[in-house]
Amino acid sequence: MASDSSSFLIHNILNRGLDSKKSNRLPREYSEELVQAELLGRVEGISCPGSTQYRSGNEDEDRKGSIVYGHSRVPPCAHDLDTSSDRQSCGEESTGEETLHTESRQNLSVQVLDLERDKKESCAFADHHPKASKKRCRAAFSHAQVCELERRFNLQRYLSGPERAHLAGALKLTETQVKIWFQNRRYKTKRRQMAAELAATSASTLAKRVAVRVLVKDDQRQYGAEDFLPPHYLRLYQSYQCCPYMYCVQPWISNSAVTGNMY
DNA sequence: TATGTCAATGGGTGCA
DNA sequence: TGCACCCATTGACATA
Repeated sequence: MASDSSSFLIHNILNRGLDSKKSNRLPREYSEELVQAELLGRVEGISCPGSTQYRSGNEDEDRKGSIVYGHSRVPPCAHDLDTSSDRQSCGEESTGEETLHTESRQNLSVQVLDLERDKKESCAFADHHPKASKKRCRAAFSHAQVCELERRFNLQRYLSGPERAHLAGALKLTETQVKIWFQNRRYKTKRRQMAAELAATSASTLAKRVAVRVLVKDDQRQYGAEDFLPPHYLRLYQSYQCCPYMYCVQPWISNSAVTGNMY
């Protein structure tokens, strides 16, 4: 069931979204040459003052190989310490284009060396501390890696196998990590979209209620919003007057979901 | 210390 | 049967 981009059959159109789930059958938005050139040009141009903190290598390949990295965080090198500001500067909600740094390949080389070293240290630690292997590891991708992943995600939400492999190689990640990152990213985007829609729906519903309550009183305003909102809404309403519909949003929704940064 | 973020995990599903 | 997907959840980590 190949998804032919030139097909105009309704069946194919309807299945296009479905086919997109199978990355190997994706219509190729990029040729391999383009991907190669793009990655060489961009990834190597990315600098990352705060590089990867550590890498777990905890994925399918490692599981198959019975390698478990069950240690706590590997002490970062000096320039690895500052990661928060880097992540913000990149901004997962950004397009990625404007946030790509133009620094050197040397930084990336250093970063890659750090990655390799950390991975080796992780392996060594796990080998010598079997008891610690039960502890779950969570890798923290570097600023450069996240930026490139974000940039790529903005271009295409699904990667084919070769594309994933190539991106993983360029970013010094495993294919599984790239796959999971895109998976989590799609889910996150969907959650935020749903939350935004819910917020918009709630806001419109509330607006209707407000109109009815205010207008029935003989051309004179008898109630303010505070007068008829339930107490628990009132507290939230007062807290969110800058963005009035936010108090209807579930707590896991971040502000960026409502401010239009939907990715 | 509570809370948010996010990579990773696991269950369920569809497809070839 | 294997793979990739979606989805909910977990657990490590950062931050207020």
